[in-house]
Amino acid sequence: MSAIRTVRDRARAELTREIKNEARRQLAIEGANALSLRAVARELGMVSSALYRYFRNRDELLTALIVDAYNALGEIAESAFAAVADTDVRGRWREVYRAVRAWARRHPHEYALIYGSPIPGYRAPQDTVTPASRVPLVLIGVLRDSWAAGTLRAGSGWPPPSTTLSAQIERLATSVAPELPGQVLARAVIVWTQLFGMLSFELFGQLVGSVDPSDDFFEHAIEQMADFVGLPADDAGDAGR
Amino acid sequence: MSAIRTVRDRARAELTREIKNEARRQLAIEGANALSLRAVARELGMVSSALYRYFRNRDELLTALIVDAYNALGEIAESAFAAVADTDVRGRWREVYRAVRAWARRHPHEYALIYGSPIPGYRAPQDTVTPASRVPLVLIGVLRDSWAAGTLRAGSGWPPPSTTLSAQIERLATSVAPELPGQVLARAVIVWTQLFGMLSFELFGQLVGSVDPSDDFFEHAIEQMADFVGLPADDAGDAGR
DNA sequence: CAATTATGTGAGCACTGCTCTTGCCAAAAT
DNA sequence: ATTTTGGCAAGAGCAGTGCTCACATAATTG
Repeated sequence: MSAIRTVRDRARAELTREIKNEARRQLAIEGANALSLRAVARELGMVSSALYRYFRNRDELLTALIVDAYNALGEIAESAFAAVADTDVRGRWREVYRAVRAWARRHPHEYALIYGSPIPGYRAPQDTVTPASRVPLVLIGVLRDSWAAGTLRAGSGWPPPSTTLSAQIERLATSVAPELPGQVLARAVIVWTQLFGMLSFELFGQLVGSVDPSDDFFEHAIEQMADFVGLPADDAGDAGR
Repeated sequence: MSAIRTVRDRARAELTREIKNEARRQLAIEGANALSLRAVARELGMVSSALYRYFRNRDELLTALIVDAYNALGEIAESAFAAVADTDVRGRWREVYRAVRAWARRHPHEYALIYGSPIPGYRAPQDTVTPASRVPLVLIGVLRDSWAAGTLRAGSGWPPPSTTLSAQIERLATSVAPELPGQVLARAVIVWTQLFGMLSFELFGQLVGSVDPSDDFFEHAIEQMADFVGLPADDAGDAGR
């Protein structure tokens, strides 16, 4: 799109990137709480006040990091999805789950930044909501594939959502997966919250008394949730190999 | 147990309580990040350094608040459990869920303190693990009731956990619910993570694009998870009325 | 070239967690 | 009853923070 025009713009873009990189480095070491604008500036060899030409305040820097983290995780999920044949629905489901967990474990502080407690009084300018939706969209993508292939065991016995929940789900469906039945989408939301609840528990140390290390529990949950949402077993299609 | 002996001990206990109360007040307003020892001291009419006689540092104060929060939430869950007749298994399940959510919504910053990102490098001295287990123990209590009554539809068709997960579940079972089958306990852990994942998403603003407000979604999830873990429907027993 | 605008500088404010010395006064020991 | 001990509050002080502002300097635009 807009090619970088002047020298200044070029320098500005580069410095902005370097600031974020250094901030990310500090974030990865000590966590968001210990991220200090002064330390970032120091490391970059500039005076702290200069940094305010690039980010109006600390929260704005953090918001930028949040958006980047959402996008990094979203990309991870999307490529995991793409790396499995679209005939192997359950395999895709599995690999997306595993990729998300792997990223979270590799970047615990960035994970905490986006799925932990919100930093200020209230978060989420519109900037964050689109990147944040990438992972759930991938999960729904798996469901759509399965639905299109006719392998999704959509629940005829499943209890229907209440009327207001149905309306919410309906609104969600039109923008995301119009063909999927409401019950399926409602279960998808449940599964989505389960995934990140499980990850947060693992990373935040809540599982220490019970299922820690949680590798096997995670694998178990993958299959249970795949069943729960109606995905076919491995043999359906040609998944096994 | 040990009655408070000297006048000093008495004063110390009281001041410790007052410090925690004031800290909790500030926590509730602005969140853990904004909790300042100096502000607490100021509000209590003492000099900031005096506060270090009672808590070695900020983290120790926060840990005390964490323990208190776990206990407050645990108590809430336990009394919700006790308030429903033990014949109405699903009713208990429901009310425990609702009570936990109500507390979380009423004390969002305390919730974030215990279920959000951990504050320092690593959290959780042993002090926190026992209070933290009170809510999951209540949920397991419901399952045990149902099992004892013979109404729990324990999954014969449910996939068995892997061997190492089985071992972990086994160890968990012996200390908590020896009679429950491993599959049930494994699902209980899934459900537990789902509950708090759902609450975190609601409180941290992750549901805004989809099912917000989430009252109906929460109610839906209650029933879905009750089914998932094998609880009987309302009519089993004499629940309806 | 001149005027404007974007960027870097350094001092400074108000705040934080935390430490240390000083003096006080209640509690235990003599 | 008097001395010693030890818990406690006070206040100064250190190093660090986010952020603002007046000022100088460089790049862009008219």
